Amino acid sequence: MSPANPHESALLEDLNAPQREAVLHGDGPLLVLSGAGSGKTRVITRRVAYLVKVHNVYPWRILAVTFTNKAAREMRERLVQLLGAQANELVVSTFHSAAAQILRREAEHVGLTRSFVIYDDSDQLNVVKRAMREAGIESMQPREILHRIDQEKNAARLPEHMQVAPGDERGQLVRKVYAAYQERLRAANAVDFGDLLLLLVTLFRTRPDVLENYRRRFHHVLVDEFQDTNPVQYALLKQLAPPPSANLVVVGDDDQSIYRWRGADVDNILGFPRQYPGAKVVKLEQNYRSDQNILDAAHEVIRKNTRRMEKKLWSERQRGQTLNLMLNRDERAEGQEVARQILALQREGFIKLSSMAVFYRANAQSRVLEEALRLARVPYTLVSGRSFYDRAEVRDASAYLRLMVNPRSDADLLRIINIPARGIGDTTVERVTDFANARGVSLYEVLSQPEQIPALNGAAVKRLKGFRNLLESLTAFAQTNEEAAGAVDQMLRETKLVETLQAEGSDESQTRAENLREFLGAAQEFDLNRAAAAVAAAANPPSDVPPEVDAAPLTADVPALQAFLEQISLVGEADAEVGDGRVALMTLHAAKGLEFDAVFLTGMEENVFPHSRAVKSESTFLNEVASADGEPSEEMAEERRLCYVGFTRARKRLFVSLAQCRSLFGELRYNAPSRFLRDVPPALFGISEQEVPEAPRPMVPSTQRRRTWDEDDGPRIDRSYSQASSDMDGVGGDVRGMRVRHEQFGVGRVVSADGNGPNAKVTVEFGGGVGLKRIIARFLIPG
DNA sequence: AGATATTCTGTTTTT
DNA sequence: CAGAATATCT
Repeated sequence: MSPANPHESALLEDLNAPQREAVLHGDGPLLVLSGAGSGKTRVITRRVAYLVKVHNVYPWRILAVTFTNKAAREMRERLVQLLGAQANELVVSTFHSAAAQILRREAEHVGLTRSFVIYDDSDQLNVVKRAMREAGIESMQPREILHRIDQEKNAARLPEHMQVAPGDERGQLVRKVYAAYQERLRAANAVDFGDLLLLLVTLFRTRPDVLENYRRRFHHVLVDEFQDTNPVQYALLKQLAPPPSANLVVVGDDDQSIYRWRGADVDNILGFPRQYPGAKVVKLEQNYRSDQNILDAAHEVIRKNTRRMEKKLWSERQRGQTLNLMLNRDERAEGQEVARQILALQREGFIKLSSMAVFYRANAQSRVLEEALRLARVPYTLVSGRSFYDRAEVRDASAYLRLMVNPRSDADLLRIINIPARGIGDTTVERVTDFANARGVSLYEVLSQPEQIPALNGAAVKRLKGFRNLLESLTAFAQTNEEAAGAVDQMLRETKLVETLQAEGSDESQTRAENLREFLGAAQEFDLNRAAAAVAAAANPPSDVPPEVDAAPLTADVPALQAFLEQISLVGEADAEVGDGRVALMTLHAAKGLEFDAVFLTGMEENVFPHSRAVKSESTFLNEVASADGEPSEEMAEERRLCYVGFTRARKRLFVSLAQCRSLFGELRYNAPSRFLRDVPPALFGISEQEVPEAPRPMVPSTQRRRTWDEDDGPRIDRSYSQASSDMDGVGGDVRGMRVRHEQFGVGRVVSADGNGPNAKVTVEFGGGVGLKRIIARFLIPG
């Protein structure tokens, strides 16, 4: 390769040999196996820049997909740095966004219109429930059915492709609901997340001519975090970049596959060389991120997984400080201690708040941490993705907007038919839906002539007409207005959503009204960004486009309101100003792909992390498979990978924290230290073998055992966390038949008890004509 | 109809 | 414990 091009050396100079090899790779498939912190995103972005600047590949020929919005955003930013304005012509997005954009262009081919809306999880659940009700199915949980429908979609199977054994009645039910569910979505001109991919794959399969248009355009496809692709996504990739020889570059790390529950299949990356024979394989094994102690700890955790691609991560970095183990009394103490350590690190002066992060397994854990940080005046940002758009009032507003674009969306209509309250109650709604179902038309359509609906009184008909008029007016407005903010503003005016909330007068309703104003603000900001992007695109039109290729931006010609709604559905809120002098708080899943000087990994307890579900699956797995060599269940293996991801985010300092007891789901739980802690040699924490925390043993009278996660051997009295003296401390043993006293009801006998601890609900048979009462345990006195 | 109280339930991760 | 579903009251 001659250094004829001045860009070449600049793009390559700070890369190591394998990184360079990946960037320089010519045509054909390439698999980059890259360990944590080995610079994989750098390789992808450099390669894109190299293709454009050195090989003169037109940017509009490049499609780069990632898994999460954050990753896509970051990749785009880096590419803007490398390529400047040219970066705008690239398609850099998540699988779902890219699929949504293509699907919108081709909507007519799949029985949708261009204004289709995207249903999220709770919309999906509502549709499942309605489909079940109509089919008269009550024997299964809607959640379970939805879960199985999602799995089918992840596996690229439509209802007719489902494989159900003849005797599998539940499977039959799922298929039946799935089919009805799909029909409802199509009738509502709506898709769910899974459809975005599945419908596109189906379209490409049935219409090779349509697929051909995209193949002609995208000559280079690059995929980050390939270990997290599920079968539909892989199918889509194979269509766009068919084996054996397409220019498909996939980058990933099997040890960081953490989306199995969403259908991700590690075999995609493990088997890539078989799917694309002749693919070049490059391994990135030098870690540039973490000090050796951190790397060692991470390695000790991950090496227990059996099915891995062998990689030897090494580093030239120093050993660094030891890891810190923080043992706390409970989750509140944990929060305080984290806050204290953060402030201490900041005071030392080497680490800024913006390069510190606190991780946890589940979102619910963030509240206590937030409280502690707030109290200690540590500025923080909650990196939660989409909490804003999940608020009830914002969802209501979005539902109205979606109806403005697509009035057939029954799920949205049902959501807001009586918001704000307009006297359309459950009975009326039921009659309207029954009528619409019988006719097989949308609710909106039925509302044009509500007098035809049987059993409705005059008042109800009138209110329905008023509601329909409101929707008509809004829909008409949406057709003439070209800005998202204009539509939001008009909608808020006509629906009086804000006014109604303000009139309520409570603090909470004020906050909600405020959120709606913020929603308007988000729309205004969206319009501004969009205008700026349009100017930039006009200044840099795709160049040298052959006549048979459509190189327009995928989002061209999408009306503003629709684009805004799509952003809400798929992207959520833009990242809050992370890094702006604030500590970042996030789940372990959200942490993937990021790095920080100091990381606090909290809740390192069995049943918290690893999550109780995985612990449970482990025991059933061991029972069923009787795997004597202790091979971990897939679920547990994934928790382990998650832990690996968490550890390897840290550059210099890794604080691992646990609590001896923690309120979980309203009960005090004593969890053993996480098994992942035991995998880390104590020396890495700078402690001796004896100092490794043991399973806590709360003081328990007599022979009672500690209550663990899933054992339930009947109610017991437990005096172990006794604070007050004479009150019954709570249920922890067999209390049936026990004599108790209540201030008001007098003396009685315990019939049964629910739960344990001081808040258990105890059913007591009182004397003196009082009879059975349900009492909270702490209001009872023994004897 | 609608507001409010009560019971029940299911507790992860995200596009 | 919190959100959903359900019961009860106005």
